[in-house]
Parts: sequence; C-alpha cells; structure tokens
Amino acid sequence: MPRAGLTPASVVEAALRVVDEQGGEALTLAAVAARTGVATPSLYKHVRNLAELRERVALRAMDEMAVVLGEAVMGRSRDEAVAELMRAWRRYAVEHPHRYAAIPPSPLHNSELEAAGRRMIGVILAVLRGYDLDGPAAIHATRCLRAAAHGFATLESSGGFRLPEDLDETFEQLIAMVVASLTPSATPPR
Amino acid sequence: MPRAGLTPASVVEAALRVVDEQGGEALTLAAVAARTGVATPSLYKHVRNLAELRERVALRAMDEMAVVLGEAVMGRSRDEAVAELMRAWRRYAVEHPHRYAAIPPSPLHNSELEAAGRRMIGVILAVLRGYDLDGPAAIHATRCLRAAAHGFATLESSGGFRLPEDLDETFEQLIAMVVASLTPSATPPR
DNA sequence: ATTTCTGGCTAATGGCATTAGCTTAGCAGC
DNA sequence: GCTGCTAAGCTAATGCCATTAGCCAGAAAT
Repeated sequence: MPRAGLTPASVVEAALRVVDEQGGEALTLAAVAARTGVATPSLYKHVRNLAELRERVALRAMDEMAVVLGEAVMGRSRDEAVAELMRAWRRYAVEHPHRYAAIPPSPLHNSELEAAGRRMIGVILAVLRGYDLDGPAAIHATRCLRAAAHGFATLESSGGFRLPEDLDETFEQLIAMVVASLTPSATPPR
Repeated sequence: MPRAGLTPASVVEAALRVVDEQGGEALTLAAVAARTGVATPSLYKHVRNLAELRERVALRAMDEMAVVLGEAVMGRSRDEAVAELMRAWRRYAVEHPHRYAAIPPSPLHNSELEAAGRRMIGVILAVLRGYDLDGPAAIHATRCLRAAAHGFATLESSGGFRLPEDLDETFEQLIAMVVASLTPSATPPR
C-alpha cells in the first residue's frame, strides 16, 4: 500500500473543503479522513486533534479575509475606501459562508488567531486614518464599522434576510450610514 | 423509585440552564438528564430528540427577546424608541450571551421559530413606523438597524471587543449612527 | 381492586474522538 | 543493492453521546 502523502497543510486543505461544502458542524476527523483516503487515526500524525484543526481552518479564513480586505482598500481613501472595505467584507462572507462562519469573534487563547484578528482590524484602522480621529475615537469608529459589516455579513450569509427587497440596495444604505457617521459635518447639532 | 415528574416544559427549562451555564455546545441530552436526575433515554418521553430540544431553546430565547424589545419601546417613539430598542437588544445579549447565541439568524424549516423571528422584526418595523418610510425603505432601514444591533451584540457578548475603550460609549455612537441614517436632514449635500 | 397508560429504566447499536502499539514504506548511508 | 531508522499509516480498544427497543412499576381511571 502506497502512502497517502499527507501533510499538515493538505489536511487543513481537506478540512476547508469539508467546511465549504457541508458547514462547520460537519467538520469531523472522520469526514476529513474519508476525503483524504486515510483511516481516521492517521490524521493525528499531522494535527494534534480536532480542536487544533478547527483553529487552523479559522486561521486560514481570517488570513484570507485580511488579504482580501487589504487589497480592497489599496489605492483608495476615506469614503471610497470604507465603502470598498465593507463591500469586500460582504463579498467574502457571501462567497464563503461556512468559512466566514468559522471565524471566531474572539480568538480565545491562541496567539496566531489573535494576530490574524489584529490584521483584519488593522485594515479598518488603516482606512480610518484618513479621517481625523484621535485614538479612542478611532477605536469607537472601528467597532461601529465592524459591527455593521459583521452583522450584515452574518445575517446575509446565513440566510437571515428573507424578504425580496434588494439586498445590494440595503447594503449600500448601510455603507452610507457608516460613512456619514465618520464625517462630522453629518452630525447635526443636538 | 419515585417518578421525577418531568414535563416537556421542565426539560426545556433544564436545557436553558445548561445553555446559560455552559454554552450551546454543551447542550447535550446527557447533560440535561444529569441535571434532571434521570437517565438519558427517559428524556425521549418528553422531547423528540436533541434537535427539537435545541429548537425549543431557541424559541424560548426569541420569545423572551421579543417581549423585552417590545417593552423597551413602549411609550416611546422615533429616536428615543430606536435608542431604547437597541439598548434592550444589547442588554439581552450581554446578560444571556449563550442564550442569545442560540438564536438562529434564519429560522430554517420551522414555523414556530419563523413566527418568533417575525415578532422580533415586528418590533423594529413598529418603531420605524414613526419615521416616514415607504414599504421598501422601511425594509432597508430595518435590515440596517438589525445588522448594527446584531453585529454589536454578537461581538460584545462573545468577547470580540478586547480593547479597554468604553463599550457604552461605542454603543451610543452606534445608536447615533443608526438614528442619523433615519433622519434625512442629517445627510448633508455632497 | 383491577386495568390501563405512561414515565422511567436497562440493554444494545452506531458514530465519533482519541490513545496505544504494530507495521512498513521510503529514505540515508554504506 | 543492503541495512536500518524514522515517520506515516493501520488496527484494536476505550469512552462519550444519540437514539431505539423493550421491560417494569407508579399513577390514574374505572
């Protein structure tokens, strides 16, 4: 019997395929083993356990997304950059719904995930540099943008919007909402 | 051996306690059985299976939340109502993080869940009645509000915001952002 | 008191994760 | 080409969980 020639990377690859096709719930060592043509216990030669495999999948998704977001804002600034950032965010979530869902909101106990999370947040912060926000204000703005983008992405990619109204239009409105909140002139005296 | 006196309702109650204390992942028939002092298979006399129990838990959470949201907006209108609605939304998610996480974004294949979801959305729509929005515009606005509130609630309740900056302040800013987007006068010509 | 119904129990099956220990493919060095 | 070592893969075994089947006794109804 020839060897299967697995590597940690190829195992993660197979795991990603399982996630994409059947969702995070279905990510099981047995499923990955079946897909790679190997017996389940053999996988332990390449990953510590299922939890670690999950983390590696999440890491990949976060890295991918950080790259996508970064590319989206390159060469743009201010409102234009914010809009493209949010569109790219949404696009990723819609194109890879299960992968997006595999991203943990909080990278608990894992420095690699934490770093990846920082890379994603970093893109938002970079875009906001175009506005005149002092330290704390930038944090608040980042959180607002993130909440809006993440909320919409989650809801859309998991089928939370059922009505026939055009989602593109809603999303453009959401972008406008965020952009307006970044432009002080938009805030009327109160 | 005296009977345990379980009912479908008391089983769901126990399940809710498990979810609250250990999260949705930990919701297992074995855990509920242990907590109710009964052998696992006995539970099948009261619920069809684990999936159904999960649905009942979700239903309870959604119903609770619909009530909480409804109460929050009673006697208020427009910006005030929107703000209180969002605060109540956030409060529920923070006070019952696991329960909130148990709410499915999309109530797949279940009319009861669907109805509960409609009740929640109904509160938003009711509040937006205070603004002059025609049919589609109300839908878009509802989605934006929901995305913002849900995004923030999810991120906060799962520990997604790590920096020390005050979250209350961020949230008030998010509210302002949503409210401003509902008031056309706030949008400056561009 | 007797019958019936039903909640709870034990036993059994099957899926999955994980560990232990064996086997051998494939390479390094001779 | 032979010798040996390392690591990839395998089988067997354990344990947890969901689910089903079938038994038994407590409670309620007659």
